[in-house]
Amino acid sequence: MNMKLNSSLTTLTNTSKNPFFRFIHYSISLKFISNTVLCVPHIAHNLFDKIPHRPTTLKEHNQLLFSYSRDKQTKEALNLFVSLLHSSLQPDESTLSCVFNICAGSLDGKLGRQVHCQCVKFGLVDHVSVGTSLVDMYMKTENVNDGRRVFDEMGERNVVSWTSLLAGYSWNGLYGYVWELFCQMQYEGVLPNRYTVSTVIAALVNEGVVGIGLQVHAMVVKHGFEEAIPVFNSLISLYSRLGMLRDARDVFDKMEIRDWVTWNSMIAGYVRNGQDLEVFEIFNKMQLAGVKPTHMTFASVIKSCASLRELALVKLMQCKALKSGFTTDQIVITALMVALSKCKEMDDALSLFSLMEEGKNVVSWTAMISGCLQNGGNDQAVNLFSQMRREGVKPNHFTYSAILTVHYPVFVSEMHAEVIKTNYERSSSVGTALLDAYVKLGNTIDAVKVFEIIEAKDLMAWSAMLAGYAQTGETEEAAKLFHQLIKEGIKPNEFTFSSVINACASPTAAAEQGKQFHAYAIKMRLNNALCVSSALVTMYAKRGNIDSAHEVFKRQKERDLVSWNSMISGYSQHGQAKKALEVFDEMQKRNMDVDAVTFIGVITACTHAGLVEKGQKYFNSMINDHHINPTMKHYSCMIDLYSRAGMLEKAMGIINEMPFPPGATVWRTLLGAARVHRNVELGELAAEKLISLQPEDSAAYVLLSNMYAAAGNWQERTNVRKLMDKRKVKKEPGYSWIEVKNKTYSFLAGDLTHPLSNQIYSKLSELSIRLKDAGYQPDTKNVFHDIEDEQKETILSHHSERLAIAFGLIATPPEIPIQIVKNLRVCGDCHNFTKLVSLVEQRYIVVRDSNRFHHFKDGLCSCGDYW
DNA sequence: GTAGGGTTAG
Repeated sequence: MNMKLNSSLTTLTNTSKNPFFRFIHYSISLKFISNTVLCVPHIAHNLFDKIPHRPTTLKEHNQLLFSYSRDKQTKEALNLFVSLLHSSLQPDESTLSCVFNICAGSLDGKLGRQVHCQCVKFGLVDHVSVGTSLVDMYMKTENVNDGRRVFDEMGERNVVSWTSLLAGYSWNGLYGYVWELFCQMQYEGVLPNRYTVSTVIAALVNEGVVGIGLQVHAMVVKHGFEEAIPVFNSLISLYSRLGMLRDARDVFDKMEIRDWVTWNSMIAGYVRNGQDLEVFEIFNKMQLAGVKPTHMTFASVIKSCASLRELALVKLMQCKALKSGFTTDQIVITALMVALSKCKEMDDALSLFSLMEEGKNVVSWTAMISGCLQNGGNDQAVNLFSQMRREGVKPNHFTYSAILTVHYPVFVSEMHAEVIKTNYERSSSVGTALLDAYVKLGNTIDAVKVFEIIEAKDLMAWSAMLAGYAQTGETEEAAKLFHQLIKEGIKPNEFTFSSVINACASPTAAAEQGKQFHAYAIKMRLNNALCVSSALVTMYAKRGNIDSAHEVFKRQKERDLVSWNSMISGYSQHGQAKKALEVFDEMQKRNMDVDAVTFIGVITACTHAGLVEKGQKYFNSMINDHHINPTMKHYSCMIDLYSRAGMLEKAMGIINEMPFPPGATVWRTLLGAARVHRNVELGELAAEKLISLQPEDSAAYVLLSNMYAAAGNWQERTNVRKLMDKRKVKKEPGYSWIEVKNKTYSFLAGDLTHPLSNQIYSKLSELSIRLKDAGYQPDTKNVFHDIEDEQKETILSHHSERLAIAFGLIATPPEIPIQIVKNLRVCGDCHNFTKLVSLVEQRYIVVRDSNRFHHFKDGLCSCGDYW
């Protein structure tokens, strides 16, 4: 025994009349007893003297042990046991199983193992009840392998032993073993009892297994556990968890006797599945049946009122809960706070929170913080978060995952550090929130690092990472990740598919990729889920395949606002204004709600088609008929609408009338239009504003310099270029991509790196002769260098999109449309060139530039030369 | 009773 302890014990013995009594009861922890008392007989004896009615026979010992165990007086029970070990009495199987039960209850594995070692000499561990208690003890203290070994070595096993083993695996989250062992048990001829069945069902509930749940139900019927209310209660939970509410209700209806757990389970089932009307039905029936609602009943029902966003109902339930005496109940008050926050009644929620009498715990703090976050009060949430910690309440994984939806860069880094310190980094929910924060901050590298650290990645974590890749357009990475999650046995849901399909909408993605995920979604019967079909419409539209987008839209069995918006935006991007507006009309005919996004689609459709008056009409109608406040994006659309039509004064007028200062997009739009319409004065103004807002954005300098060049003002152009050099701003080079046989090829202007370069350039020379015969005149206005026209022509003829088109003509058969993606806007001369190529080569060519789609066919473009 | 991921816009 350790010297230090020995001397402190000696000191205590000398200074106090009842040293061990005080020592044991006031200072030492359970662990301490386990390490010392068992080994020190005289300590135990002295302690034993303090027990009020000293038992003498084994039976009396056992009875006292049992009552200590029942009242969870662990220390007292262990002391009694130690004294028994040092008396002349021999413990029997009841003593030992009771002691192991006590160790299991204390959750102290070290202690349990020590007691086990002490008891081996009594030779009773083979006894079925002792063995069973031992299994339970090892399982509860996370020593799964030891528990299993004891079980395997037991000579005789009964239903209780088997149930302990099953419950042990379930306790340790190893649900997969539970069903297997349950089958093995029956194979060995042991019939389950109601506890076994409850345990198995609880495990299935946790694992979410559908098929097996039905088998268990069949068995319940077969073995007739009719009188076992807990079995039925857990069946109700099982079916609710699996979304099989009708089956849950069947069980509920067939029960002759129901306890309050039954009613609460049924209510919780309806709440979980969003069937709020049924919640109230059961709640009323519960009261009619004379069963008093508990605090959990109120909490569930209030949650239901919250999801209905019915403030009146929330208040009604609040009154009812108060009348039933739950005026200060923490759980009920927390549920009320959440409900009020959901109904946007933040003042009421906050005042309930500040008045919480029973003290605020981590749940109520987190509920209030989330309430602020959902109502846009990020700063308020951050303040509450620090206040919570000042008051000594430690955040849990709920709190961290909630607060991490605040995406202030410095705050996110601070939280990341804190999450590492508190060991929540590996938690799936916290990790997911953190990785999403990095994604939203545009930092994919850290997002990936966080993702890799998450220990047990659940579906949400995978989906968040997929969404991250979708945002950065990393289609290949997204596809790889998707296949990896399948390989790990995770079953994707509709959200997983919407993320990965969204990643396939990136302009550089292989066209086949999106189709493959579409096929996969059909196979998994998830293609009709709203978010999947909307993602498909957008993906096909962005990939240039507007017909497939419409096909998906047409086949949708149900549509929501997003579905309609996706189709309108799709048509609008393709310049098919008429169709976009038809979809909008159809939407209104069906009395669908419209929103701010709908009008962005509608107005841009008008912009691309030059329908200025119509655009203005829709803008007015949005404000006056639909009471939607225009955002910056709407104003940008309107400025685009007017300035593309050359009505720059009108555009300027809108800028002056805007209720908030115009942002960079507004000035960029105006600058582009000023360049096209050669309005140097307005261009200078717009460029100046744009450069002051975004000094690092190359587009502003390039547009301004091109504008000076177009006006022949080479001096000013040189000045702008010099300014760019000084500020180290680089012009984004123009790239074009083309996909041939599932491989993407990219071209720079004047590119010579392609293996077929020679053939590409000779194709271009051949085309240039044929096009000139067809009346093509190079438009050298589009070359912004102070050089001779002949040189300008050469520069034009080697723009990246032309190289890509030439390669497309060489490398693909004539019936295949050529699809090109360009990162900048296509220039006027290349637009003419492409029109004529589509005529002389009889090819369908689709070009997606940074702004919209151009469909070239028979010498014409879908944009009507208006872009 | 509290939490994280997803679909529409430019």
